[in-house]
Amino acid sequence: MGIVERKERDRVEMRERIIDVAIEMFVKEGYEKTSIRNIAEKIEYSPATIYLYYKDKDELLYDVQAQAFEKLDKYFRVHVVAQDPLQRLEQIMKAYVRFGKKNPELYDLMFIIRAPMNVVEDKEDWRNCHDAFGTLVQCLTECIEKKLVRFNDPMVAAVSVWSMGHGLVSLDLRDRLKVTEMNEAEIAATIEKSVKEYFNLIKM
Amino acid sequence: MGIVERKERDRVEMRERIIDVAIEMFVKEGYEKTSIRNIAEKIEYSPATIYLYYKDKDELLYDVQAQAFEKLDKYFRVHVVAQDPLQRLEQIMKAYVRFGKKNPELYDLMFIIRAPMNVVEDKEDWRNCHDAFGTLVQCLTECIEKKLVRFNDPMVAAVSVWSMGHGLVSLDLRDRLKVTEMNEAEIAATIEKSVKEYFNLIKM
DNA sequence: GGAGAAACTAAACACTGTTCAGTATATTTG
DNA sequence: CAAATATACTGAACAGTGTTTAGTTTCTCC
Repeated sequence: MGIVERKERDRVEMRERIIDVAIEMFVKEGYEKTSIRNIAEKIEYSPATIYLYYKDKDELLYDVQAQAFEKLDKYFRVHVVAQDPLQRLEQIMKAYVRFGKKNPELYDLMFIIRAPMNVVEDKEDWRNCHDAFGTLVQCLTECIEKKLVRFNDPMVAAVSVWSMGHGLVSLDLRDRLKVTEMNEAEIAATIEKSVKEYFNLIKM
Repeated sequence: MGIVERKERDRVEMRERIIDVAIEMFVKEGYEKTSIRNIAEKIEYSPATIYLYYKDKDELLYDVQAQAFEKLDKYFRVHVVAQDPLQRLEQIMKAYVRFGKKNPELYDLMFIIRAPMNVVEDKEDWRNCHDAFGTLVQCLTECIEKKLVRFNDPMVAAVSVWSMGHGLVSLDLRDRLKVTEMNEAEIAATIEKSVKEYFNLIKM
């Protein structure tokens, strides 16, 4: 008798329905502006029902984050293909910045929003982020071994590269680069130039 | 008769009392967790009274931001003193990162929180930020003129330097560097190293 | 002292995340 | 098949949020 199995399937299905609507609304309106009530309305259930499948809004965020990291991962798999580690590093940086520009609300969830500490740290959800960072460290380790970059320590190098990318994306996303009195197009151009310049700086 | 003058003084005084409590609570608890009701309670007035002096919570944030930028400015005036533009640049970067580490909640208000677009952009409040960025551009212009750095365009240089600093501070503040599996002390050390390494990269 | 202006507030509105008691449905047991 | 139990779901409430409005109190001026 597959009743318990079917119930388990139903449960997973319901969680999927909830998370699909959640990601849709988070992307469209942002995390803060999306309420449990709005999500409940869209899936045509009472708000209380959401709490039978997700402990709280933070847990929802965690699951959405996981999917967002998967999306970034896919984006990397498409755009980071070079054999040469130096070329690969350049592709990583460019892909990262473009992902942020293309998916501002997802980027927000992943890297800007206060990490929901209700859910135990070290959860599966952060596996993706951990993997992505690991890939960066590995790429830079190779670059350092082959003396292709002006770095000694892969960890310092990885944190530096990530910080440069994140700094550019997040200052832009939060409209802080507007103080430069550049228009949108100029800002976008300056960001691209900054990535290229940084790359020129770090390569031997 | 100085009645209207006294009333004006009272008004300014009240605004100060409000903003003083606001900044205190924003720093202690953060912007989101500080409610108008909490502020009202602390100054022993009704919540509605706040709205006679400030249009909304965003306007409060704007005034607090202004004070935060002044604080950063003071921090710069103490720690950025070198004559040599290259040395000055290094002092700017180090001061910026340390300010962020020392004043996480203020840094949050200034550079991470979504800019309150209710209040007209280009307000006085952003003057400070604009000035700080201008100083950075000027410093880098000097460095480029004297061929002390490996940059051509002061604007690209300024955005790059700022992005590196902001990237390091904001990834740390939002606990994203924890995926590196470093402990707090190691993270702090890596950030300092990253600043130094970046400085080594950009100088001729 | 009384009219008018200014300062202040209680209460309400429309939201939010979350919990809980109670109802409806589905499954298992006698 | 009917009764008992387990599961799924929801209405209503709790405690909070930013903000508005109508009404009261206090102050200023003639």
